[in-house]
Amino acid sequence: MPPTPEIAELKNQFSEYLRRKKYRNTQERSNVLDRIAEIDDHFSADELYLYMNGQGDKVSRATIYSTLDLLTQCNILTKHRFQGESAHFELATRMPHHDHLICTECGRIVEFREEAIDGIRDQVAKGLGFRPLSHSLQIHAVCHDPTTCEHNTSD
Amino acid sequence: MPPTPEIAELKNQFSEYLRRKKYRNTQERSNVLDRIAEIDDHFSADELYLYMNGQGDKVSRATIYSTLDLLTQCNILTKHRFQGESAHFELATRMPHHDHLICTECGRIVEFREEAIDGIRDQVAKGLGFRPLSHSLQIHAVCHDPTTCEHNTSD
DNA sequence: GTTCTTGCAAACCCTTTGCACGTCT
DNA sequence: AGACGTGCAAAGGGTTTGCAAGAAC
Repeated sequence: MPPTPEIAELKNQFSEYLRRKKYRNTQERSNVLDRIAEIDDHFSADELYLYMNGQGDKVSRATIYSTLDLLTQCNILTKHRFQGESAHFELATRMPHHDHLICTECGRIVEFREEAIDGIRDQVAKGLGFRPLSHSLQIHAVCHDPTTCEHNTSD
Repeated sequence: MPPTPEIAELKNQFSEYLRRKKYRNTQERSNVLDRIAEIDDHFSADELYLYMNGQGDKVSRATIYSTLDLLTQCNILTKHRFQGESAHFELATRMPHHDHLICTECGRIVEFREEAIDGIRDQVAKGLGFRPLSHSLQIHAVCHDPTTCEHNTSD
């Protein structure tokens, strides 16, 4: 994977957002975004906390949560909330947007990409007078094939 | 609105599910479904708890949570998780399935119905070897019109 | 210098759990 | 009778908050 050439752009976008909202451009906020750019995956607040403090960055959980919140608000991060799990984040630019199908019997999660959804999202948002940013779709379903679904014991 | 003629059908569906899974058909589980059928709206576990105990039903939070879980598993209820809020439920048959658009600036939530999504859901699920049950789509967007978005102070 | 942010720990909320008692089969 | 479900209160996990110290403006 490329060493994220867009990191500079993301940092601009973030600074710009902070300025616009009259929030301060602190070292901690900058560091958090830097470290996130190094992670090529979903992550939780606590995972980021442990990662940063393992790298020598000293950041508190309070700051992590607060900064993740800002980054989500300005659409640099996307926030996912699966089932009962803690919130997970990823760079909005990280990969083509994907959605999730969850088996209600065994909890298995399958990622998929379906471009048609983007069109519907944009059309719906505009129709309601909004500017679309992103979406999060979860499909709930059960396996057809009992052998691939660990909990399909009955039937 | 009709006095939910489907309640009998839902109760059958629930009993059937309990039998299939070898769970017991208890008075409490039956009561919970009865009271839910009276609510024509989204509700949280605690709202249901307060409602039932206000009506004279004596049900513990533990039972509420456990029964909501069962009802969601057998697809009588749909479970929503908006932003940082507590889980909300509604009868899956309550109304044509609707999804939600959330303004990332002010948090406003708009419900909408878009039939095309159902087709995509079914097609995706089948393509992956699953039997589709339901879906949950959230669109994140910002208001075009500053006057309708309480937090659109800048720009 | 003032205001906002940080860090820490405690508080918080929603949800789950352990255990004794009650209920379904 | 036996196994499972219920109720209570306490524990749990993730997230937020109050306050004092520190950094940005």
